[in-house]
Amino acid sequence: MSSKEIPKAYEPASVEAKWFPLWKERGYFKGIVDKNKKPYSIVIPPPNVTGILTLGHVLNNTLQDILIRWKRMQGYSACWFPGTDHAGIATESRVEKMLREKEGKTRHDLGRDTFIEKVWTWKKEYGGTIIEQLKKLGCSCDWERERFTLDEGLNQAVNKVFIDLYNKGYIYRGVRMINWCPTSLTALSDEEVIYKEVNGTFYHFKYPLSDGSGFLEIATTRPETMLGDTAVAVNPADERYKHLIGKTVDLPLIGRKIPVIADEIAEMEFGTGCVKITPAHDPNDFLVGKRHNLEVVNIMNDDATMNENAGAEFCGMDRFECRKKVLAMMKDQELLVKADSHKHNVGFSERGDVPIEPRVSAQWFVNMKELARPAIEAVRSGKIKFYPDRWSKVYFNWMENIQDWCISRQIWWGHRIPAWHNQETHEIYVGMESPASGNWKQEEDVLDTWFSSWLWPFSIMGWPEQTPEQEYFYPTNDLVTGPDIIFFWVARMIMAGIEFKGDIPFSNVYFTSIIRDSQGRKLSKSLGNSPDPLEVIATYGADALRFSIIYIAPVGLDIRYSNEKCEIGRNFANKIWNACRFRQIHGKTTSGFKHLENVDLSKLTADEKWILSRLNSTVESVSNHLEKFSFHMATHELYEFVWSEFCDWFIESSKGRIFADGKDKEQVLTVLDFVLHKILMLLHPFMPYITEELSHLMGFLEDGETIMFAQYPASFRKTAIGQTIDDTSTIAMVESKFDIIRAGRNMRAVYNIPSGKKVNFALKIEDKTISAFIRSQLEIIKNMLSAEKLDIFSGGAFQEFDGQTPSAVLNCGTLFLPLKDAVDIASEIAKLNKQKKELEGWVNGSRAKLSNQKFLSGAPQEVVENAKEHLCDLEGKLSSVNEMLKVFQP
RNA sequence: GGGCGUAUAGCUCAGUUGGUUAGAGCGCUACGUUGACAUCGUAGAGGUCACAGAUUCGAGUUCUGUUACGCCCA
Repeated sequence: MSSKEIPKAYEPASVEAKWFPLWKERGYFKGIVDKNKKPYSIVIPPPNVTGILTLGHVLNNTLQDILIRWKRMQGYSACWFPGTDHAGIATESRVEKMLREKEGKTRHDLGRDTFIEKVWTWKKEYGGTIIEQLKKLGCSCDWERERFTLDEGLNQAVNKVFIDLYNKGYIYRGVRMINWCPTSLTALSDEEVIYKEVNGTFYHFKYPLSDGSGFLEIATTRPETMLGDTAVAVNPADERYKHLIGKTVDLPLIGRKIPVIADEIAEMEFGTGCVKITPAHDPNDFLVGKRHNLEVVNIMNDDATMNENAGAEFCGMDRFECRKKVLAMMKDQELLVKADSHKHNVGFSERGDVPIEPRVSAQWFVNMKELARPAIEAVRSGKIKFYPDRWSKVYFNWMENIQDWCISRQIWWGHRIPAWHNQETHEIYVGMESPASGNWKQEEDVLDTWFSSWLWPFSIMGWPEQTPEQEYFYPTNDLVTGPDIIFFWVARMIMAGIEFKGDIPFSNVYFTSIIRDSQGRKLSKSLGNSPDPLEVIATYGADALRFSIIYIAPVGLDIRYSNEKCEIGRNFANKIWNACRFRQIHGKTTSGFKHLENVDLSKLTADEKWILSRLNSTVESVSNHLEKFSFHMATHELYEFVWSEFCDWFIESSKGRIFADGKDKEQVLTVLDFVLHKILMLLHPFMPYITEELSHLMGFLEDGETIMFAQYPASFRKTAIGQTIDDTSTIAMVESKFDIIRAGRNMRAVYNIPSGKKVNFALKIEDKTISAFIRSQLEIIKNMLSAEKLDIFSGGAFQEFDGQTPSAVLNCGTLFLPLKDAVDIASEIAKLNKQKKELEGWVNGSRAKLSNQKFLSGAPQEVVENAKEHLCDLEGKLSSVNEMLKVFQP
């Protein structure tokens, strides 16, 4: 085994640049159909092809990579399926914008085919960005399987699904109220509408009754829509207006006579109790219009300018300009009663970020009710589990009230709907090809991007063709995604999987946290608070970013991120680096370190037993956390174990034996190698680069080997080592030793003793076993305390130190630091008195508890025993404190 | 309006089915470059667990209510 010299600080850039291409070239990422192994698979939530890497992607994909690398090391045939999403509206508007700016043209100037070609060209040039960025992060996807939601195979899947659902009667074309984006000029689904609270105005208008008997007062937040009013509604139970039902009012500015109708939609307590009804421009009014057979007057064009139905003086105006003019005119005619400020929610277009215009139009819909039924059951029965579980409530709530899905979009970049309109008979035919005879023209609309994404878990494996991948890898195991797309994507994938594959698409869904800045604001381009992950990687390293972001991700809560937090990961990487460096300085890799076979286990020292026991606990606990998707907890366990237990305590306490040559040294180095090797493997899924690099530098792996396929550490409780370290009393005594060292260091600090200066300590221990053990550890303790001498005694012999001396009372005994003339008697007494008072408080509390019959009978035996032991400890400590007080105050 | 969530140290968060003296990281203070690491070490200060009730031998933890903040849906 060869090991090379290790530089003083970890330099991530060159290490990352070296390993990723090697891993890829050697085919380590490949997901192989291997019947001798168990399959494990994940599909990536396809990022938008227009996108660049954000911290959200970093978190999401790091988690997936952890799972994939972990399972791969556990011996599964693991496959992570990557790809991108064609993001219909976003991509189309991106390319249109470029066209407008560079050539001053619109897509209509180019025509459909030429425009689509342009988009493909654009996609080829820029579409690979995010994929390359994911590689920088170290993602071990099977990159040869990369797919795109608009490629040929996906198109077949989409067409098949559309045609099947149409034939089943689930897909239909209907004229309904939909959400229209006046900027993108397309329909949107309900999910693509974002409600925002805005400060609007509630305008009260007077509508004159046709018979001249007075006015009705209505209130509205959208005055311009009055031009399309076709009724005024009052509540049928409202005594104030009962007599007006059936009469008409003259619609101001237009002059149309419109009826006063009775409908529950009018709330008696809200506003004046009268509601204007505009069936063409409000979803609720549309329903009222249907109930009462009202005329539907559409007063707007596609782009939300007014049309001729709005009247000649408004025709061509923008909707908001029109609003101003309507108000002015109503005011002139003394029909504006008042204008109250009013907070209300307005739906905005997700892409265009302009208010949605509700609009009646002919679109394609999917009736989701039947599809939802088994998908609800899959989660309710526990076949699919959500982490955190509370998201299942959100899921049920949406699924149980599911609405029809508007899937048609009036854009060009997307899967064109496989439907054909007969130009003469206006019949509709749905199929791959138009019927042979007749004048048929293909539907112009394309499908919602999510209509291809919902098939992702199996279309990515070649469906509708039968493929070995599907046999082997479907259903996938876990899905990692953000809760913001639980409806858009997760719910729909579950429905699609069950409907088209006859099986759920995945068993577990882990919902990630949302990343915010350090002030808790959402990351956004406009705020400029959105760090570029590639810059972060350049500064801190990919491993540091990966580790840090998971380390700071609270369970089920938003993450507060700032670049400085990556110092956690960077420093941790450097710590591991230097632990290895330290180990390497002291000699070649030991032989047989992998299974400790060169160590006579009966000769293991107490410290070695202790660190092996801590290691085993860490191994078990990391596994448990990963099984439950508690990534955050897993990183904390590892951090604590490596930094504090391994480096601060084990390495430090081993230094004496390492500096001294001989058999002892060989043994401790073997244990060090064993633990380090396990640490690197445990950390590999989290920090892939540094762990691979160090495994080779340390000689734990041969040149042709990789840590990617090393066996992930499993509990060794049941092995020979496990039995050797199953020695709780020794391990407890090691902890006592560390307590003594901590207390001694504290006294040194309190008395301002320079760290280099050797001093004498004395230790009083009554328990013979502990006393013997501490005697055996003298050298280590002296080393770690920088002590010249440590006397150990029992009984009342402490008078030997001229009586008065600083002390620390511990569970196992009392530590003294005899200082001639340096003791401030008053402060020492004060300290002891403070301690005495505290101890007395606890002792009293503890005694009260133990003399409470209800506690003794009510609490479990174990708790009572613990309480008794605890009281015993407290009393022991209290009497030590009292004894010492007597010395100071005879 | 309906639903979900959160409130613990200056900041960001842990805290298992109720059971010793409520923890960590960062920040802060003091000391320290002893032969892995200043991207470091040692030690220390810092908390009425949002508020009010209830259950219990025992509540940060369970229940009810209140307040504040956040998110989702309508």
